[in-house]
Amino acid sequence: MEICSKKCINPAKVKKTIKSFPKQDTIVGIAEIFKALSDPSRLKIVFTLLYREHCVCDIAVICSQSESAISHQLRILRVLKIVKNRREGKIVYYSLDDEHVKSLIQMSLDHLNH
Amino acid sequence: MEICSKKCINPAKVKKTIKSFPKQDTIVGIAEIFKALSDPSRLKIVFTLLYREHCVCDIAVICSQSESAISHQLRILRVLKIVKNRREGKIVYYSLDDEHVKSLIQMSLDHLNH
DNA sequence: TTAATATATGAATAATTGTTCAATTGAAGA
DNA sequence: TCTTCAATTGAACAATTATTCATATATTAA
Repeated sequence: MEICSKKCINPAKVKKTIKSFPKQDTIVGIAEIFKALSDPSRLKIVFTLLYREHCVCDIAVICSQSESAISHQLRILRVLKIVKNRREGKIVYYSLDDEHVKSLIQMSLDHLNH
Repeated sequence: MEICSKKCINPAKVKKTIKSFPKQDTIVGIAEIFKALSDPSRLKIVFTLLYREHCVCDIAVICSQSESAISHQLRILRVLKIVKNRREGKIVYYSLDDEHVKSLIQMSLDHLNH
């Protein structure tokens, strides 16, 4: 990241900010996490798993969506390590992958109550 | 939210989870905050404002985007109270609206480093 | 092996969203 | 008042994304 040729009103401040900038990969990575949580139906799944694990079938019931739709969404959450799963016979149980997600939700609730 | 007519494998657990469920408005509200932070170009703006305020023009330079694009994105962030602005003559300075956003970013960084 | 059940996946459609371009607003100086 | 500059806005296009439907796995029981 370097200062481009466009006009710039306060070069000193701009330089300072650019210096503290994270890598593009980091920004994209964080954006992906937020994107995963940005869809109401996916966020509903996360809320569903906030306190206990559930099987796909029950998640579908709780979220009033088809099992197929839920399964698609769970895959996205799984790839981003937001949820994990374990198989018990025919049934697959999903749960949150770590405590960070809970904290993120809590933080955003705080923000929402301005 | 009530248990629908579909099959349900563990009714007791499902009932418990549904009981602790937030209002739909809350879920949608939180999803909106995450959505605002889910776009790399918008997240870049937030990183730009993480430690100090900047004018629109300089944000455009730092983020290598047109002022128009930045302005559109800033409006979204402003509506969600993620950033605020103040005018000084012709120049408008933007900054983060509160500390929650910083915490959210920090949390997501933690999550990213699995 | 066959049937039944719980999930997962692929392809297609419908809806949402970011960026661009052109035009407009608001403030300061000549 | 006219011009200039910083920022905003609206409309349109291009790209992304969620859901649906049909089909495919994987596991268990008969």
